[in-house]
Amino acid sequence: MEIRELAKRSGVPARTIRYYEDIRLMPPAARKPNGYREYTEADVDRLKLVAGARRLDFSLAEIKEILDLRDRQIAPCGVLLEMLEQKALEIQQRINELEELEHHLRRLRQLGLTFPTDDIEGKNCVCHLVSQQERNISEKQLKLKSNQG
Amino acid sequence: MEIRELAKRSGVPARTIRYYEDIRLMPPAARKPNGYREYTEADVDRLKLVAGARRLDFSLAEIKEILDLRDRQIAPCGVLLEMLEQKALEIQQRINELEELEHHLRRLRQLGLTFPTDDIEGKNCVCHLVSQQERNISEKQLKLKSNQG
DNA sequence: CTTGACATTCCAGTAACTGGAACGTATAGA
DNA sequence: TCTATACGTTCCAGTTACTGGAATGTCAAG
Repeated sequence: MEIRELAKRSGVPARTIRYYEDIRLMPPAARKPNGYREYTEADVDRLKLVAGARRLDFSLAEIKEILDLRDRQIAPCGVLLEMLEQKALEIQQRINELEELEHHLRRLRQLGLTFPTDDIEGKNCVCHLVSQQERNISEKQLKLKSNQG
Repeated sequence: MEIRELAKRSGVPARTIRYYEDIRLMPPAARKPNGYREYTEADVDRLKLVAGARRLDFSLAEIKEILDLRDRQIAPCGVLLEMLEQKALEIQQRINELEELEHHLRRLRQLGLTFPTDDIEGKNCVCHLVSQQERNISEKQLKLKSNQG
């Protein structure tokens, strides 16, 4: 099949499939005489696994790990199970961080509402509140960033 | 003061301060005779606002909006209050998505545990579960991505 | 006079694509 | 036969918010 059909069957844009080939997540596709890429059922299987894992927020690096096992004829199921657990924990952690952030945002807004809104860099406006935030929250933000795909 | 002191007082690495200058978030710094950057209290104020807003997960583009108002002598407090609310809503939305994702991960793992872990691409392993995930979750993932700084 | 800690600039890389240009190919209709 | 269109190909560049590293200059102390 050509790239468009693979795209349709996997839900991955043709564009992205080529990109996956560039970064060796997908093997170099066979070519038809006209130069078009040609795919097999095995490619569909592989790409569906990639797409499924992406939906679960796995990075391409993590997915590559799984595929590398498979490519060496080692069943990746055990590793994948561990990764599912690990990822669930990470997500949970991230949720906690975001909840704190949300509370922080709402607290700041509530407080800010009690100030005038025309104070250009006096100490009496919400801008000043934002400027004066403690740095302890920023460490969490650092972790937060590292969790953002 | 030199860049190191500004860094210390704002909590922003010197490296990043230069980057902020590159992208015009900070104005071009005055220079000492030796070519070193020289900063004032106004720079401290400005950078603290930037750092505070970053901790609240505002993008540099959003922060630029605020600063542009300030630079035109318009008090940005009103706009900032709206942004705080908007951002809180976004974070809430994102939390919901992540919660669904977490449930999904745990469900898949539970189910996967009931399968053998040595099935290399049969239909009887967790890999297959991952591959077969429905696409309805992926639309949420798309939104999710757009929310990731 | 050297060592160390600063400062400067510029280039490149990160993650996972996406946009766009410039061009070749296949097919259907006028 | 021409042409429109919908595919396919490649390559370069941009996104976000930095960070790493190299090459080089400056300053104060021992």
